Amino acid sequence: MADVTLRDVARASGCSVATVSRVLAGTRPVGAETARRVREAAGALGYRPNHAARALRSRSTGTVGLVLPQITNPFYPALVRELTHALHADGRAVLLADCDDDPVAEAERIGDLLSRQVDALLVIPAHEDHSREAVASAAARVPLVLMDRGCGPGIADSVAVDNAAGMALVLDHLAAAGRRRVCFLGAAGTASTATERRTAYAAGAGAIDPGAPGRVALGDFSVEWGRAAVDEVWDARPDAVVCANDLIAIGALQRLQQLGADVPDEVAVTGFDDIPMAALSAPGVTTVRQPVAELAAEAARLLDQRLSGDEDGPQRAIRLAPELVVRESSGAVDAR
Amino acid sequence: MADVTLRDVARASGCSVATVSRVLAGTRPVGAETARRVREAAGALGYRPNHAARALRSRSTGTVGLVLPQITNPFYPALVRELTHALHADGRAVLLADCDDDPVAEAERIGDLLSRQVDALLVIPAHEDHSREAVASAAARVPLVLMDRGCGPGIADSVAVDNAAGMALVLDHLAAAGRRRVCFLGAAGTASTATERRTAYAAGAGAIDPGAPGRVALGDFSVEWGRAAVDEVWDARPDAVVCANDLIAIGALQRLQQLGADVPDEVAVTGFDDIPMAALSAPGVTTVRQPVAELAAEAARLLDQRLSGDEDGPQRAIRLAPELVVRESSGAVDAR
DNA sequence: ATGAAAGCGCTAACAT
DNA sequence: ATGTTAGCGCTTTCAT
Repeated sequence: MADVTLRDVARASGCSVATVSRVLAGTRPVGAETARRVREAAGALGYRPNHAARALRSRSTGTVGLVLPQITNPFYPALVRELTHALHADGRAVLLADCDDDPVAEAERIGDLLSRQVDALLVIPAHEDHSREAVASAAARVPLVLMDRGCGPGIADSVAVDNAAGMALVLDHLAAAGRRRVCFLGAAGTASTATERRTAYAAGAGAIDPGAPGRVALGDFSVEWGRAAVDEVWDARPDAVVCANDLIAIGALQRLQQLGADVPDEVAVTGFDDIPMAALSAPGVTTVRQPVAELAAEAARLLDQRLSGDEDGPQRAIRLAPELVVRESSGAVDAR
Repeated sequence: MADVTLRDVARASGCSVATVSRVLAGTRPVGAETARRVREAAGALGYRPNHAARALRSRSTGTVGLVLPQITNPFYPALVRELTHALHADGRAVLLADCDDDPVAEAERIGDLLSRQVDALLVIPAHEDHSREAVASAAARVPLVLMDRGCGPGIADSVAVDNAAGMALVLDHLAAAGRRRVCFLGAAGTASTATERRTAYAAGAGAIDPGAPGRVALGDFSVEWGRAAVDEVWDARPDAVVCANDLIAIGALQRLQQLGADVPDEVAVTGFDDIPMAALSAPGVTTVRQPVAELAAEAARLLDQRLSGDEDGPQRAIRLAPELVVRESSGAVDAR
C-alpha cells in the first residue's frame, strides 16, 4: 500500500520529480522518450497523485460543493445524478451537503465547503430570502451557480427551467383539449419556482376563461396540500386543475378520485417537473418535464468557464425550455 | 479575501504557529490566557483552516466517499440524507459518486476517491460479484463499510436491514389476516437483497400454505417487472402477492387493478423498503420499513470506530430489524 | 528539455 | 506550556 509518490516515479524512471510532474500534468513539453519512461514507471508502480498535496500547491482541489435543500425532494435525485456525472466527466469530485430546508444549516455547510477549498459551488438555495446572505458571500469567494430556484436578483450565475414557458405549454394543451374552466393549485411564498409558475398561470389562463386567473389556491409543494387544495376549488366545478408541481397534482388526483370525480373525463389534472411518481400514478399525470441532463450540463459548462479565466464576464441567467409530457390525466374532452 | 493563515494568527496573538495550531485543534493543553488571545485573534482575522494543508500533513482529510449504484433508485435519497447528516455531525464531509449501476464506473470512482485521500468509504455495491475486486482492494487501503447490499462474504464491515426478519413480518401479517394462497414476485440474480428476501419467503411461506413456496416469479426490482409478473402468477388465483420491493408491488398493484381484481378484498399486495411512493399509491402499499436513520447512524459509528484506532477488530456485520407498515393494500380478509 | 530548489499551510517531533 | 524546525507531495520558478 505504501503510497507511491512522484519521487518514487522519478527514481524509477531516472529523472527529476519536476520532469515527472510535467509529464503527468502535461504542463510543458517533455522529450518523447523521457515521457514514455516516466509513464511506464508510473504505471508499473501504480502511481496515484496525492490530491491534497496538489491542492495545497496549486490552490485548486478539483472539487465542487453541491448544496441542496433536501435530497428527498423527488425532483432532486435525477438532477444530482446528472450533475455528478457531468462534473466527474470534467475530472472533478462532488462534495454533497443536504440542508434539511434550513437556511442556517445551509450557511454552515457552505462555510464548511469553502474551508475545504472547493473550487466552486453549486447551490439550490433553501430559501428565497434567508439564503441570500450566505450565498452572496460565498459567491464573492468562488464561482457559484444557482440552480432550480433563485434567491434574489443579481446574486450569481443561474441555471433553471423556463417556468413561464412550461406553464404556457400546459395551458395551450388544456385549451386545445377543450377545457374551459381552469383553476390553479400553487404554492404561496416567494420561491422563484412558486412565483414564476403562478405568475405564468395568471398571465396565460385568461385566454381560456376570464375567470380562470382568479381561481387559485395557494399552499406549499406537497401531496398533502394537493389533497386539501381540491376542497378549496371544487365548488367552482373546474374541468381542469393545473398544479404547480407533480406532488400537488398527485394529491389533487387522489382527492378528486375520492370525491368520485372522473379524471380525466370530468376534470383534467396537470403537474410540473416530471418526477418518477408522475408516470406511476393511475392515471399517469400530464406534466412538464424539466430537461435535467441539459440543466446539469449547462451548470457544469458555466462553472468550467468561470474556473478557466472568465471570472468577470457578465452574470449569466440561463433558462432552458421544458417539454410537455401528455399522460392520461389530461385526456382530451373531445375524446370522451 | 486574502486568506488568513496560522502565521497571521500567530503574529497577531504574539505566539508561535505551533501554539495556535494546538489551540485550534485542541491537541494539547495550552495556557488559558494564551488560548483566549489566540481565539480572539483568529476570530478577528476571520481565520479558516486550510484543509488541504492539514490533510497533507496529518494524512487525514475528514472526508468520506459515498459510492452508490444509482441515486435515482427511490430508496437511496433517504439513506443519503441520513448518512450525510450523521457524517456532518461528526465533522466529516461527503464526496458523492453515482455509478449508474456499472461496476466499471464504480471501480473508477472508488479509485478517484482514494487518490483524493478519503479517510473512509461507504459503498453500496453495484454488483454482487463484479464489484468485489474493487471493493476488496479499497477496503485494504481505508476503512470501508458496505451498506444495503453485500458483495461476497468477508469483504468488509457491513450494515443492512435484516431482510429475513422483514419477510417474516409480512408473512405473519398475511397469515393473521386470513390469506391462504400466497405468491412471491421477486428478483432473480445474486444481489443479497434479492436472495435474502426470496430465501426468507421460501422458508416462511410454507407455514401458510404448502404450495406457496413454489408460487414464485423472478425478474428484477422494477415497476415494469411487477406489472409483467402478475400475469405469470395470476392463473393460480393467489389471495396475496408478496413483492420483494415496493417498485414491484406498485407495478403489481397497477396490473391487478387493470385486470379488475379488487385490492385488497380479493388479493393483498405487499412491498419492501417503504419508499415514498408506497404511501402515495391508491391503495397505499403495506410494506416493510427499513430503519434508515438507524442504518446511517450505525454506519457512521462503525467508521468512527475504525478511524479511531480499532482497525483490526473483528469484521462486523450489523443487521437491523425493520418494521411492518400496514396500509390499505393488505386489508384483512375478515374485515370485508 | 531537464534539474534544483523553494515553498503552499499545516502538524508533530523535538527541544526548552 | 510554548517555541523551533522539519517536512507532507506536489507545482513552479529559475537555472542550465
